[in-house]
Amino acid sequence: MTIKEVSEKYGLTPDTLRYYERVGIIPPVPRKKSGVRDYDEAACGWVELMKCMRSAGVRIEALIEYSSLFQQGDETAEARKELLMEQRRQLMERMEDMRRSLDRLNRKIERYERLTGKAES
Amino acid sequence: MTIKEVSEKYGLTPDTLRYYERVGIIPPVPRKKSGVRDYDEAACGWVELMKCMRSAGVRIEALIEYSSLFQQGDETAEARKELLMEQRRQLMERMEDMRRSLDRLNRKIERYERLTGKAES
DNA sequence: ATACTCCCTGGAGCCCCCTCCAAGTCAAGT
DNA sequence: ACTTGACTTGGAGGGGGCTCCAGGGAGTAT
Repeated sequence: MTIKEVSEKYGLTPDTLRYYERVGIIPPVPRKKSGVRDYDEAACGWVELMKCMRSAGVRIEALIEYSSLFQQGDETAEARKELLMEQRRQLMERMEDMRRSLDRLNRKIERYERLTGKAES
Repeated sequence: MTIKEVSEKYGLTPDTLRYYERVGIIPPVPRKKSGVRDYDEAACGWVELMKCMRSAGVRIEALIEYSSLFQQGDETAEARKELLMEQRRQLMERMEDMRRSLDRLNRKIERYERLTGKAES
């Protein structure tokens, strides 16, 4: 697959895909003779994973480390697991913040609804 | 209350508090004769609200608009409600992304746990 | 009175994460 | 052979959200 096709498939721009590869959150993508990127399934898998993690707010830095550990082979499995657990912890923390905020928004909106109701009655 | 006390109470730096006021997500804070900020309860309420919203990822721009509508008086109530509802929508969307990401993290971590288990047995 | 500490403002700087661009290469179409 | 167009690289630029000065004012302690 070309970079364009992958970009359409996952909703990331070609620039972003090149950026992700450059910083190393996506391992080097296979190339054609000409040097043009030719994404295979593994590469697409990385793209999808990183899109997912980024959309949840996981830092590039953490993803670089994960990817780099992965490329160092099996003996880094434990370290990767630690990293993932730490990210999970942070993710849950952020979700808790959001839950609080959502509660608050809901209460505020409700108040506005009561006001509007009164104004109409 | 001084800016320092407020900053300690809510865990935001004085710089951030001044920044929030400057961009207008917090309405002008009362001042002493000398020009020094003297946060009253209303001002603290705004700080707390904005801290909550920002920690959930609500954009400064949206908060500026909310605060500005608020300062324009009662006739903007409907517009404020719309704005809050839009923010709630976005918040729920982000939470859904995070839920997906969390599922994925959990599955990945589980896999690592099975690996570790095998290695130990 | 002098030092200390906290505050003020305006503006520059910084970090993160892309996003855009210039200059060049390759493959296909006419 | 030449144009077209999608790809390449390295590097600069940009937006969001703070964060950090420099330069100056006020209130308190010695």
